[in-house]
Amino acid sequence: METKENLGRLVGIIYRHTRMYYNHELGKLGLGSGDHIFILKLSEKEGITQNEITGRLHFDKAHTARTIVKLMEQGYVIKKIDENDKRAYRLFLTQKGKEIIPQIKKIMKNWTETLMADLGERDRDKLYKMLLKISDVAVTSVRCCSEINNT
Amino acid sequence: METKENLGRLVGIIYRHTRMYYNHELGKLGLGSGDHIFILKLSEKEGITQNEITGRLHFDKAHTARTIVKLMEQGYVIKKIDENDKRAYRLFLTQKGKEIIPQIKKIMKNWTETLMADLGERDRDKLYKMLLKISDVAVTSVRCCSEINNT
DNA sequence: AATATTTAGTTGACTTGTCAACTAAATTGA
DNA sequence: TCAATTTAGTTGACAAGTCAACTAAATATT
Repeated sequence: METKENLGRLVGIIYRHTRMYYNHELGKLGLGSGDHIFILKLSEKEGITQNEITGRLHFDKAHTARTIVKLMEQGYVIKKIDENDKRAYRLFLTQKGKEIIPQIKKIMKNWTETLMADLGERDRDKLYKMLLKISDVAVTSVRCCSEINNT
Repeated sequence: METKENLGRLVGIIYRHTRMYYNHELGKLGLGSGDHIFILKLSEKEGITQNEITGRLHFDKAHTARTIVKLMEQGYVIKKIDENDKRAYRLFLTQKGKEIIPQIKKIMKNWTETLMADLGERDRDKLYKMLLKISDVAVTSVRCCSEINNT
């Protein structure tokens, strides 16, 4: 019945509570609820540009700019001008940045484990795949004009 | 591999793009991306209090307060003091509020259909049930002290 | 080479949402 | 019955995030 109307509502609830959790846990490291993703992405690909990280994480570039400033002020990240393209910055983790990765991973794992505690291995996998597909659709649907089908 | 670490990231992407979509579509009605849920809940249960709607939608009460003010200013909602408990307000949809429900439902359905276009009936159901379970865990985990298991 | 367009990043204004501190009414308990 | 506690709602301050307008460098066009 309601089944079809409510995906957004459930996603909203999960999102907001996830944010609360991360705020609480990452706050101990001086980080906000959205910052860990940047650090993690940076650890996967050192020297990535702001533009590229923006694209990969599907944020707005303004948000990336501000987050990076914050992470620099806190000593987690440094920026180097790309000598081949002087508009761009290459981003790197500092030592301090590298050191908190295990803690970040632990926090993330903890939360994911909590959320999926009731689900079997097979279901988790299924869920992940479905969400991946859906997030993909979400991104492309919004990007491509947001004229989605005015039935 | 990454599978286990990333639920929050995917939910974030879906959430944010859902918000963009709703902003775009509901904007035409003068509503913001989170307002429709309140109107919908009000239509399900006229005379609900702010407190109750806060609990059911899993928002912070401050957010509810401000959203209701906004919806009143726009003429979608009215408040009446509960004569039996003069701290509380009973909330009602105005005629104008009732009239936009079909449009709201259409927008919601449209988005959900878009997101789940690739999924079969069985998968949709499965997904919905899993998200319901997870949102439940999220709510209770955060509420209950946010001490979740410091392994 | 000079101009026009595109791209990377920044900044200001705004929305959504939470938290903490508050007011006033209601309920509990002595 | 009067004080203490709880409950419903409001308000201020802040974090996360988007959008639109901007700057400056790079690329494409003439």
